[in-house]
Amino acid sequence: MKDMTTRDRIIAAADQLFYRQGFEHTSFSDIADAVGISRGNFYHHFKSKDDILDAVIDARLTNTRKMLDQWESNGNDPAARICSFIGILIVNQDKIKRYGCPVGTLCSELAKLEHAALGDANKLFSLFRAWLCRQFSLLGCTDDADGLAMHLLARSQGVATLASAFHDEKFIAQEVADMQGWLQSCIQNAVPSA
Amino acid sequence: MKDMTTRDRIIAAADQLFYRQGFEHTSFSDIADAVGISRGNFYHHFKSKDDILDAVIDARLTNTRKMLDQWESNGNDPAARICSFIGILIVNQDKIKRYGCPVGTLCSELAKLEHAALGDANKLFSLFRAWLCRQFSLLGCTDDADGLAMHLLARSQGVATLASAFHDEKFIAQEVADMQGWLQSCIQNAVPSA
DNA sequence: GTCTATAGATTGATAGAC
DNA sequence: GTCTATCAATCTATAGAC
Repeated sequence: MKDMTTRDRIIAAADQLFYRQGFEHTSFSDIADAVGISRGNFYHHFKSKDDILDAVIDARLTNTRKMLDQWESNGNDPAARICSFIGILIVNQDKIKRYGCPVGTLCSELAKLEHAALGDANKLFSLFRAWLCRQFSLLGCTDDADGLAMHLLARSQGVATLASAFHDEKFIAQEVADMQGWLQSCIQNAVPSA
Repeated sequence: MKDMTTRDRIIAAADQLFYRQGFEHTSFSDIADAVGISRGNFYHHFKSKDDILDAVIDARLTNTRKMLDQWESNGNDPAARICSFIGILIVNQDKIKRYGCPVGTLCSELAKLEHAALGDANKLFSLFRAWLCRQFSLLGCTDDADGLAMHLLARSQGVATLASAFHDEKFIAQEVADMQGWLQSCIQNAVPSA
């Protein structure tokens, strides 16, 4: 954090604040206070608030790609990779219970604002969708890999939303277990790869 | 609309605007313009913006109870009632594709604002949860009726979120069919009531 | 009950000194 | 590259005439 450029520190702070407080509810003062710079200094790095949002979305896209690549290189079992995706709900459950899913809540907010960056934000969903689709294909679920990807994406979104509303740890654990069971049934229904 | 009191017209207009634009993004001017009154007149009916939100949430709670009661009196088959719930995703799909679920998006926004009305907004979820739980119990799924209710609630939330992101009508139809199939499997696993 | 006028605070954004 | 000072717009909310 200390050896980052001011620009990167602004992006990192805005990323967190947009997630926790929402985009519109976060003011330049909030970000400036978090970074420790003056409001005026801001416009040397970004020419508008929308510019910061674009940079935050770009950073999230990059980080998400990095995470997915890492899951992919961690092993050759597509089922285990999909389990890594499902596992985010457990790993990040404290934040999810407080602020929901960073992707889903951002896209929902930008849709209501009719914000120009909505299309870019939705790419975060597309990233997960395409990645999951590929994993299901590798698993042998070739006829409806995209449908399975969308199904799993939807379920994780729903769990995140209700986890935020009810703060129920057992509910998360139960749904995660159910999704893993569903994944096993997918494998059994899949066309054998050889 | 014309024979409503000004107070009720404010609530109705705020309800729609909060759904479409979000609570914070909706200003008094927006509501005043929609109703056709001046901003100043506002404070004769509500003493603050938070007061309007409270009234909107109360109205939504009342309307939701009315809807659930109607579903309950429309027939004695709990499975058909649950199908009515699932069917909202089809009936309201145009609005859902644009603005997401009115319950989920409001709760997500209020959570990020750390708004005092979040607890009341979450009661909307609790209303559906308790109603679904009762239907699953009547269906004979007595051991985990609440778990099934939460599961279905989560799935419908996830579908709404992704429907808003991808605007995919076929996806909604597919997930709805899948939920109906899941409901049938619940019935078969249920303990016979006699 | 509805209006106009306005206060007081905050917002996003700009200009210019250092 | 960072700062202070400031602008113009918008917001919630209030006061008071009609």
